[in-house]
Amino acid sequence: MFTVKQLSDMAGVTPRTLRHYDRIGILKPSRIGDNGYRYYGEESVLSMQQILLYRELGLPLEEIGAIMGRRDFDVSAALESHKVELGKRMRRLELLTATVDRTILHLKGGKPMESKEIFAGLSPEQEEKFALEAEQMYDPQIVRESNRKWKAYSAEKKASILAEGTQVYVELLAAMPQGAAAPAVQALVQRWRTNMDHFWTPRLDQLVALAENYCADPRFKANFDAVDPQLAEFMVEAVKVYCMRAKA
Amino acid sequence: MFTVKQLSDMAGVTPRTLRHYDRIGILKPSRIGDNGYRYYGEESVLSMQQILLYRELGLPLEEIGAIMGRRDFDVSAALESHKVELGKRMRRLELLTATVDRTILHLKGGKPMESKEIFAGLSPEQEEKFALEAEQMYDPQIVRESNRKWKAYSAEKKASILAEGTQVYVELLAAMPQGAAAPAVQALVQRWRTNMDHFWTPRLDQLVALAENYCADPRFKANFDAVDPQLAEFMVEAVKVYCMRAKA
DNA sequence: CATAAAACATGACGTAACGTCAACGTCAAG
DNA sequence: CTTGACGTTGACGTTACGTCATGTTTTATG
Repeated sequence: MFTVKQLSDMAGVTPRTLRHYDRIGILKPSRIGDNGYRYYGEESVLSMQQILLYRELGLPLEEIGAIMGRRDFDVSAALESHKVELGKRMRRLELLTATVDRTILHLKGGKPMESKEIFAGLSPEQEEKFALEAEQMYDPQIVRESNRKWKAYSAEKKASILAEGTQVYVELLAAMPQGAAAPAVQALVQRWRTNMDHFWTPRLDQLVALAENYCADPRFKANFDAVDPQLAEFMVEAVKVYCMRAKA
Repeated sequence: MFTVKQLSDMAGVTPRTLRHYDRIGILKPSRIGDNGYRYYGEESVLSMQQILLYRELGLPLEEIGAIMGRRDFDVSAALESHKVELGKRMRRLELLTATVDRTILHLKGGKPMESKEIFAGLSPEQEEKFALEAEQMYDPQIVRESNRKWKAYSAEKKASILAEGTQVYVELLAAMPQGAAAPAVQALVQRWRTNMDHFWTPRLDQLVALAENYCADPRFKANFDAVDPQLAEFMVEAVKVYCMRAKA
């Protein structure tokens, strides 16, 4: 059992913050002593970590309470989704750093910048555009489901799925000169989609969002970049074409 | 000259925000029309960028005003310091991601975590200890060299190298129950090292550091995690054993 | 060219997530 | 047995805007 001071020191917040979280009901003490003192158990420590992670990602406390209050709330699944969100954050900061670099060059008499470019990484941008789709995609439930599915495969099966993945990327690279609409490229997209089925089957409209996320998330983008730096962008183009045709 | 709407759209803020910044004096319009309208020039765009960068880094508007109000304020110098601060931010997020990973393992019945560890990256601590090692590892010269080497390979060669990589990881997973010192595992480390030669040939003492970095860098760790969440840690163990034996 | 929609203006009040007293009870240590 | 650190509950203050309300000016359209 921890006292207010102990937990607040651990988490790097003030006692006032804990009182606030108690008041609004997102972190109730495990026990309240006869003297009125708040006492927190080990499970409160994990809850506090969750709260601070959500807060770090910009969620208002009220929503945090709503999410964590649901009885089907799964800590492990939430942590997985945090990883994804943290990845997004990091690549936003990478974009921002690039913008700062460009501005420095611009001021040193370098090439001109468009007014819009100056705020790349600062303004919410088009990330809000598919924020909803992304949210659905990184829904803890879906993440958990795909993890479950993936873990059920044997080592050999995992190897063949991953190998098929890199195989597709490399063949895609070879087919790049033909353009995104070429039959060979579209066939590769089809192979990619089939391979994706091994851990999640997205709806057609989610497929583009999935590709865009793959190319934005630094963890996945590294795999594309390993093959070729322009591959990620090309991939998104090809998937867009694929979806447009499939819809018709 | 930009109107309120134009500048606010550019910067990704609301007109209200610009009015607020005018009121508190941190961003005055370049000119005010006879109709009372605010008009902003190009220099306002750069000032706005500065304000948003400082805001992103958590400075209160009042301090931002104080800093930018000083007549010896240098935009280029400020941008340089922003880059440093953004770097710190990103390292903090990496630490946070590592904390999330550790918590996931902890919950999956893995090894225990100290209460303090749970908040690593969340509480405003300042541990930049291992930042140095990482910087050495990512020596620009080495990175550039390995990039050059890698790009020289044909598409087929790239594919076979990547396939061999995932193959080793999956076989490593299968061999995990035998322990890090088992002959089968050590043979796999040998295969891994041979495959690594394709883009960089580290000295024996650098090999451990390379493995550790692979397991820390979120971009590479994702590949390990895809196979199994505990694989990364096992890999480091195995490489350590390999190096110790090779030295003797 | 009228008129409607969009954009501009100035108050003025609302809010989220605490910070910061004030006034008072509790507890471990010297 | 006092002292000082820690605990409690109000209650008001702060930051950085959001959100009307109300009225004017500019721009687009039938």
